[in-house]
Amino acid sequence: MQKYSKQTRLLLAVDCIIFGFDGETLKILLIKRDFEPEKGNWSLMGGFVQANESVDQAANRVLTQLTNLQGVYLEQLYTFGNTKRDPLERTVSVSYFALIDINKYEAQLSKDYHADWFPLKKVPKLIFDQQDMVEAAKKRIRYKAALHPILFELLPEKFTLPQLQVLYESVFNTSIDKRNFSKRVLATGLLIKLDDKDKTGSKRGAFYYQLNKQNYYTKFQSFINILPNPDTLQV
Amino acid sequence: MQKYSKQTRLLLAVDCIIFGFDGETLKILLIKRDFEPEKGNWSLMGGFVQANESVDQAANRVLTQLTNLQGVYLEQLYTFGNTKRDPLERTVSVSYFALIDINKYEAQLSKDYHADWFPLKKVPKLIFDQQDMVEAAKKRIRYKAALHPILFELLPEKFTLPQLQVLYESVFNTSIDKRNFSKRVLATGLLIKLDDKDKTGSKRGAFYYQLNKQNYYTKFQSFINILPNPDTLQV
DNA sequence: AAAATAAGTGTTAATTAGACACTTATTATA
DNA sequence: TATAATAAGTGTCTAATTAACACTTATTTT
Repeated sequence: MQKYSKQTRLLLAVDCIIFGFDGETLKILLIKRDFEPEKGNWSLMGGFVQANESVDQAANRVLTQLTNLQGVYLEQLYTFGNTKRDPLERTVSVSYFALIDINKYEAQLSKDYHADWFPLKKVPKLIFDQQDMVEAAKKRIRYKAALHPILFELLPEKFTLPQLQVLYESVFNTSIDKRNFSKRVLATGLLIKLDDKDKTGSKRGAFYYQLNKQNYYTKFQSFINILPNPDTLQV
Repeated sequence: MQKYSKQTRLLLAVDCIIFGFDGETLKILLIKRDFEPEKGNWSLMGGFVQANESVDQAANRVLTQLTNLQGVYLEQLYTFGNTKRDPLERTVSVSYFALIDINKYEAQLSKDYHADWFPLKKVPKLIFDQQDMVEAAKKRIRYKAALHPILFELLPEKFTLPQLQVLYESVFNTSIDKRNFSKRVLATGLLIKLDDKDKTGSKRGAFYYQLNKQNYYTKFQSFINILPNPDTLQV
């Protein structure tokens, strides 16, 4: 089967940076690695690309393995290819980031995989060059969210404006005027106001909204400005 | 040397989409492939990642091989990993795009490599999934140039505002008011006006400018708006 | 009934962006 | 040597957008 003779074959892996939002902070899902090297240390969920699957399929497989979720937002991030990144054997890794609704993630899975959620500011030491992968993912999510409405992927079907605002404030580590925020968000035409309210956060309750899926998909690739001063952002 | 037993090893390639600007249109550099399969057909410059080099190094090696240029703007684009993309043997390819000053490219090299420049609208049929790579590169260059000053990488050290404007107009396939364009460009603080003029384009001559390298590097990651109506752009 | 709490909403000022046309420097030509 | 031709260079006004800012309302708890 080796038709290009004399060329080096090497291991190809995928690693997933899985983001979730618990209503307060942005977190990533890590597992305790269960094989050598670095067995027992915190790691991204990953795996080797198999002969019969595409790289995208490998990433999806690995993501579904850990989360049991289908149809999740998953985007290729960057390919890390230093020769020494895995000390055991040359392995190139294609990193992906995923945005999931943390409520759909079943806690039981964390027990099976010895997984846990970590706030971005409290990510433990990771194996190999995975710290770099997480940094790249943090940068990418901020960059992309400044221009496109990806953060909705982190929220449940129904969400309130205050929840959305906390999400943006948390991702961009800033505070936003709620009057301007609601004006900007509603001006996108991406939201549909529902009749019921979320009463968990306040006495008065906040109206639920849901995504206008049609507008969401058609406008997804355009530049959408929800953030104030996106130009001052170092991305 | 195979420490992760039972895992599939596969071929990893790099492919470069090399952009150049001849003063009129944006072009890419293609070569005639000199080995099977698809020998003799138009192809991106590429090569296999070797055991002792990183993926980035492989991309740089391949780029330098064809252009004999060092220190060129080279950015990882996307990793293409479908199982059947190379019919001969499973090969995953990490694509990169490069922006070079077309004047620094020596025509002699084109003879050695049977290479040629093609305007983006006249790119011939390419091997494998390289058409997709070129499409992705076109999208990326427009996306990035709408937000960051990468297009200067395509120009010589000294260039005029009319030249710069033609470049922007060509990349974005639009026409821009020259008064507004010069205001926007000069407002970035990226340019230094020189004392001499380019007289080739007109009787009066146009002043040369050069990049303020310091500002260029510090502001490179911020959002910089040179384009009018970037929000209406489908990127 | 009153107090407490977070949700919800509008206006004004400042800034930015977009539309628009004439003058100038220089060379070529009559 | 005067004139015509050509592309470079420049400024203003209007419209649109963005940013700053504070009070009222719905509801629950006490």
